[in-house]
Amino acid sequence: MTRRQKLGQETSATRTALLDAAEALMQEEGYAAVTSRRLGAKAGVKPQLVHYYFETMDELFLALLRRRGERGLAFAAQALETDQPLRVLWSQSNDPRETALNLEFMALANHRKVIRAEMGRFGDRLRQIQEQALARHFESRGIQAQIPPGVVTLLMASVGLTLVLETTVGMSNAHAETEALVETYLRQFEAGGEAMPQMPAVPKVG
Amino acid sequence: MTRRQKLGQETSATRTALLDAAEALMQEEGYAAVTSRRLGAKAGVKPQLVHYYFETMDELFLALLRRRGERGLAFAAQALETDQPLRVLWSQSNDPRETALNLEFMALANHRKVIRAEMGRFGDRLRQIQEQALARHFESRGIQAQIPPGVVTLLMASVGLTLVLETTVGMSNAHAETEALVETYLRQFEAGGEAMPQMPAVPKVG
DNA sequence: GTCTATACTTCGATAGAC
DNA sequence: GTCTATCGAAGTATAGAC
Repeated sequence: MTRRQKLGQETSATRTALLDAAEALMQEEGYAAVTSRRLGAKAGVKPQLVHYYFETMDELFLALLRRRGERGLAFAAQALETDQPLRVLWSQSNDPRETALNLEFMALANHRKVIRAEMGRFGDRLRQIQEQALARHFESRGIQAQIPPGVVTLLMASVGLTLVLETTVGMSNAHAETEALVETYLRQFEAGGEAMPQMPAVPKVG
Repeated sequence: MTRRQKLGQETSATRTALLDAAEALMQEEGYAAVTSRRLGAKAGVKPQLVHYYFETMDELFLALLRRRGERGLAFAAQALETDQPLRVLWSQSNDPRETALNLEFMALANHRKVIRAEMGRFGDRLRQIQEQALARHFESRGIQAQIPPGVVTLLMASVGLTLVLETTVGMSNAHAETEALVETYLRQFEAGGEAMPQMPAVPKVG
């Protein structure tokens, strides 16, 4: 190993600029567009600098994932300090930009072990934050939830993700009715009573 | 335009081999790994042949998407000719390999207009097939569904997708309870009565 | 109609200058 | 500690041989 031991400092402005450029490129054109050359051009520095601050491209993706992850967790924790945690959960699962970036990282995770592991760790931490916020809410109001907080958060995230993904490709079938269904849940929940005790009234079929 | 008008025939064995190789590569290493050189190596032909059969790499992705799409629609239509369409829906939304490939195409769709449009068309057709199968089932049994078939199919797909994605990155929190919840729904549904009339009993919290 | 020789662009990475 | 000159490999695409 004749490799240099110490790379650029985390406080370096250049390093930050490269991570910013990577995030933008990834969102606009996908992870495959994140190359040292395009990154350098976008950040206004020489492409070789990428390899000074990050040993490999995978290291860069990992650093970006960690930065995004920590920020996201902090933001979620702060936003969930509310008396309507379910609504916060729902609105956070409906962000197209975040979803697009998460999708890129999921695709990366499918094929790179280190990214997969890091994604799992952040996912677990986020889910835990969400679940605990919901559990606190239940407890403080004496709600006897019929569906465990963890399942509620998973369902919210699921439906939000699917609606965003489908909308992206121009699909809209059953979206309005699904959103109405969720909205009814949220209202019931906010009314303070039981957490989703039963299916709400919804347009019937047949 | 001095470009040749006619490319390789659809019946060409080489063309099929290239599409097969592309599908395998995409699943194993992601869309970014689908390059003319690697494709040629995998299919056992010269890389330049890729550009004989497909004008650009985007054309190749599009051709693969269409092949997969048509096959998928035919398979879904056939599988949904059952007296348990909901269970078929559920099991189809739980295929990790299909999910991984769909994720790759979704990531591609996020950044390429033609792929996005084609994804939307296939998605709409699939959803329609699923919804109609469910609607037929409701009607033939005189079920008054409280949730419209389109919403049911969307929910099934959502939860299935999320469980697969999370499992991929090693997350498992609330999975067992969510699966139990879905299973209870399916049982109720298969029992022939009402379609998901209310939330089933589930482990309580607090 | 099918395939190959070849052009030229962009890639990640490193050795070495400042 | 920070950055640049440069390399060999890999990328898409086309002109032209069979």
